Amino acid sequence: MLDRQHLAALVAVSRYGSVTAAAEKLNVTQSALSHMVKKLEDHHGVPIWTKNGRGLRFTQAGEYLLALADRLLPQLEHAERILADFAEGRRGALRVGMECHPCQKWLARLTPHYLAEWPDVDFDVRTSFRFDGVAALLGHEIDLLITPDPVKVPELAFTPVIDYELVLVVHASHPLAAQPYVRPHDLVDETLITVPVSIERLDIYTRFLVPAHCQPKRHRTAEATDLMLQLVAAGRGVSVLPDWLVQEEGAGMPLRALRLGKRGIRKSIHLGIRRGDEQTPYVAGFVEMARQLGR
DNA sequence: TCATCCCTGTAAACTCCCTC
DNA sequence: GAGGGAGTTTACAGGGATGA
Repeated sequence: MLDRQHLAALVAVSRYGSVTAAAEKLNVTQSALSHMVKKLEDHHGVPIWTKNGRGLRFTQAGEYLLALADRLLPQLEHAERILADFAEGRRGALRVGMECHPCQKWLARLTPHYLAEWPDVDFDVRTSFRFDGVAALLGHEIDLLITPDPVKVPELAFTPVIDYELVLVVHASHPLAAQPYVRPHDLVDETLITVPVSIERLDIYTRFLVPAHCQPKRHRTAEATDLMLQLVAAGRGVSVLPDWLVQEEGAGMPLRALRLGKRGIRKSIHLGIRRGDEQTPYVAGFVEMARQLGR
C-alpha cells in the first residue's frame, strides 16, 4: 500500500542522490529504506528505480510517484498544520447564540477584534428570540451563549461580562419624566414597547409588574433597539432597556431614563459555555476579550 | 498471555566505479 | 586488472503492535 512514507522516501532519494543519504536525512537506516521501497515495488509489481552505475535512475513509475509526492506532500503538511491547530485550539468554529437583543451592538464591537486575533476560527452568530439558548448550548448547537439570564446547570459555566441597570425610557416631556423612579402602577396606562420575547422572559414583567399584579395598557414589540428608542422619542410609548444602551443609542433624543422602583433592577450579561470548553483557547479567548471590552 | 505480523537494524554479500 | 571505496541488496534477528 502506497503511503506518505514511501513518497517522502522517494523525494529524499531524488533530492540527496542516494538511498544512504536519504535514509540518513529521514533518520532510518539505509536498509530500512531499501526494504521499504522494495516492498512497494513487490506489492505493485513495478520497479521504482533501476541501478545506474553507482547511482539510481527513477523509472517512469518512480517519476510518476515523485510528481505525485510534489503535489501531495505539501498538502499533507498543510493538513497536518491544520490538525495541529485544531488540537491546540487555535482553529475551530465558535457558534455564538444571542439571548440578549440589546447586546448585538456590543457584540458587533467585539467581533472585529476577535476575528483579527483568531483568523482561523469560523465565527457564527445565531440570534432568535424563540431560541432556547441553554438547550442549544447543551445540545452542542452553539458553543457560547450571550444571555442576561444565567441558569444553574452543572454542565454549564456562566461568566458575567457586563453589569447594567434596566431602566424605563420615556419621552422627556412624559409626565413620568419628572419622577425620580417609577412604580409598577405608573405603567398601567402606558404602551410598553419591548423586544419580541415571551413575557416570562421579560424582567419588566417578572421582576416588576407581575409581583405588583400590574400590567401595561398595551404591549407592543419592536425588533431593533434603535427603533424602540425612536418610538419612545416619538411619544408612541415607553420602553425598557439597559442604561448603557440608552446612553449610547439615545444620545440626542428627547428621552429620560428612569429607575424601576426605588432600588432599581440590576442585571449582568453573562457568557455561558459548556464546562470543559473553557480549556479551548479560542473559546477562552472570546470570554477574555469580552471581559476586557466590557461595555 | 501468546502467536503472528510488520518494521527496522545489523552484518555480510554484491555491484560498480575510480585509481594505481 | 587488482584493490579499495561507495552504495545497494539480501538474510536474519529483535522488538513492538495487534488480535485471538
